[in-house]
Amino acid sequence: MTSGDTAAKTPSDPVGFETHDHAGCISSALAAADTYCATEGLRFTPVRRQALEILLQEHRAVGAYEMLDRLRDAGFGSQPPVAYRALEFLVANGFAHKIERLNAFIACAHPGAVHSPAFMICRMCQSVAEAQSAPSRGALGDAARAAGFQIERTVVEAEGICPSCAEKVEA
Amino acid sequence: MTSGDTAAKTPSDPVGFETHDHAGCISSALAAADTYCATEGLRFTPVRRQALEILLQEHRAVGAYEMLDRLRDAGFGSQPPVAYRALEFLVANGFAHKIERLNAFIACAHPGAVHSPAFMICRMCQSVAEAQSAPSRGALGDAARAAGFQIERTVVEAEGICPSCAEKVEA
DNA sequence: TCACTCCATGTGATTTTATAACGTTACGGA
DNA sequence: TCCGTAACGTTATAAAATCACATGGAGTGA
Repeated sequence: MTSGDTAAKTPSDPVGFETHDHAGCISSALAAADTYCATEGLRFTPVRRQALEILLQEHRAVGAYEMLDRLRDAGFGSQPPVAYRALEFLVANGFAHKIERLNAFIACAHPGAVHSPAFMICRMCQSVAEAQSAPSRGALGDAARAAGFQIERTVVEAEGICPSCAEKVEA
Repeated sequence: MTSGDTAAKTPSDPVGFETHDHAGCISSALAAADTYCATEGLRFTPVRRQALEILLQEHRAVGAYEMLDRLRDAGFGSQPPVAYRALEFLVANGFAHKIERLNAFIACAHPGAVHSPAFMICRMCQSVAEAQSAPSRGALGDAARAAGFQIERTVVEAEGICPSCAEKVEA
């Protein structure tokens, strides 16, 4: 039902720090999530689907309470657990990530693939790009092995200036 | 005044994931902070000093409100900004770090040295060890260069099981 | 078909974390 | 010594997250 809005958006928005066919990525990501949930026996309920669609549309980090507003507008419940539960499902199943530094959530850029995400957060425009990290390699992996620490999950977030904001600063 | 308490503690506590002379590290870290602040013209006021001493004594991640309790007990103000301001000072000047994943703060293990910290957080006992990261190297650095993103600061936190908890699990 | 169970949802209430705003104090330079 | 600024203390409020409990609907097995 909200896919009408999506089609109305410009086809190319800033994403990561580049541009792409946004409407297309939304619908394909939703379809992939449908398929994956069906395969895994997960219940991709209306709230969960709507929450993912919102994250995909925004294509930026969205706070839980902003998500709650959007869900309420879409006719769902209006109390915090509604948003937190939907987001928890999306994160647990790899459709979204939490950006700890921002206390906010973003759609996964590589759903399906098992990965350790890393993020680049622009402190001027708040845009967020997702990259891959390799926790077991590098200094952290060395330290963990040396200490006998078993890594299960990593949070890797870089804060700085994105290319387009860097241009503005120089201008 | 609280240094008496410090001396009363056992000299070897778990730290990082090892043991060391804890009372000694507290006093030397405080002395180093004194010196550094004097050199840099920073005001190492009583609340700030007390806050750092608390972090050093605990040698674990301490939440802002727990810090506030401790500061109040020590005779300082009792409202949240008291703790947040002291912690902000410590973080801004490299005496402490914020663990984003825990919304908590920990004394820096390598004060003075310019560094990009990385943390290993045990999800069973909550202990935290500090290591070094090298943001410009590795997958994240590559991605940043490729995207034209200028990294200013990084959050690197690994969650998992520390060696001593791993033993308990197997037992 | 019916009853049962499990999981998801909706809601009210509360807890935890963090910041805004403002007056007062006190340190340090001119 | 005076002045400007930074630090402090307090009240109040905002933002983020969780708890607890009742309701409801999708499957399962009898």
